[in-house]
Amino acid sequence: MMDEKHPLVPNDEIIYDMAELFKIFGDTTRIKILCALFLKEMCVSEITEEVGMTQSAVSHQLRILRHFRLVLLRRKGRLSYYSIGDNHVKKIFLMAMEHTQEP
Amino acid sequence: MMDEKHPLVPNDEIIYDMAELFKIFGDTTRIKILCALFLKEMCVSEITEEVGMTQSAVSHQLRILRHFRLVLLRRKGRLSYYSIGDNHVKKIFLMAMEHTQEP
DNA sequence: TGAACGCATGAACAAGTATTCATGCGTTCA
DNA sequence: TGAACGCATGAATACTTGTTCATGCGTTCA
Repeated sequence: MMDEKHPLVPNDEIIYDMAELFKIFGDTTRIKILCALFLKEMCVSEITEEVGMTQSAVSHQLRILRHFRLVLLRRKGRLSYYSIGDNHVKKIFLMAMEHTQEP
Repeated sequence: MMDEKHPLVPNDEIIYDMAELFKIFGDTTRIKILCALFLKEMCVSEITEEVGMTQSAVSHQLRILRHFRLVLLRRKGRLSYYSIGDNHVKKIFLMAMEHTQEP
């Protein structure tokens, strides 16, 4: 009476959430931003300089990262400081690097 | 003399490879396929049944997973058996599930 | 050998998305 | 107070990508 479902595959909501998270990580600009923030909190112009994209592109991506709580925002005067908002990200990135660096 | 580069962010090739890997994980069909294969090797029709997609869609995605060596193919008669081809995937998925299951 | 089966794949279409451009809003400072 | 600055954001565009549909190829078996 349990084999009407598909026990091998997690339920749709979990699958969907996982896919959403990985989609966010599937963009070079967002990866660069997160990597930059791993070391320290930075304002937008610093991030822009670090990742080598336009300020507009960076702001758009920061908005997405913010929405999924992967970065945190702190305002100080006319500056916006961003920092890493999640502890799992670094671990997941390190594991992905392990994979991609293999022969 | 080292500050002409951007030491916070890994080089472009690493970033690109990471993004490619995450893009692959950023699709519900591919996640379902990989989750199904975590338990055991399966042929295409079994996978198709398990993930609830058309055979064509599954085959297309298996081609991508194969190309990135995330699954392995073994032919036996007119059946194609697929299995997990990478040890990191399961760990990465578990970590992603940890993240998405948080409040 | 020929038909049924299992699977792969190219083309076409639809949907999602990252960047650029232009602009607006709030803050600072002369 | 008004101009410069830092940042956010909407619209438009170009591009990527997942599914469907149709079909082809190799294997099995009657």
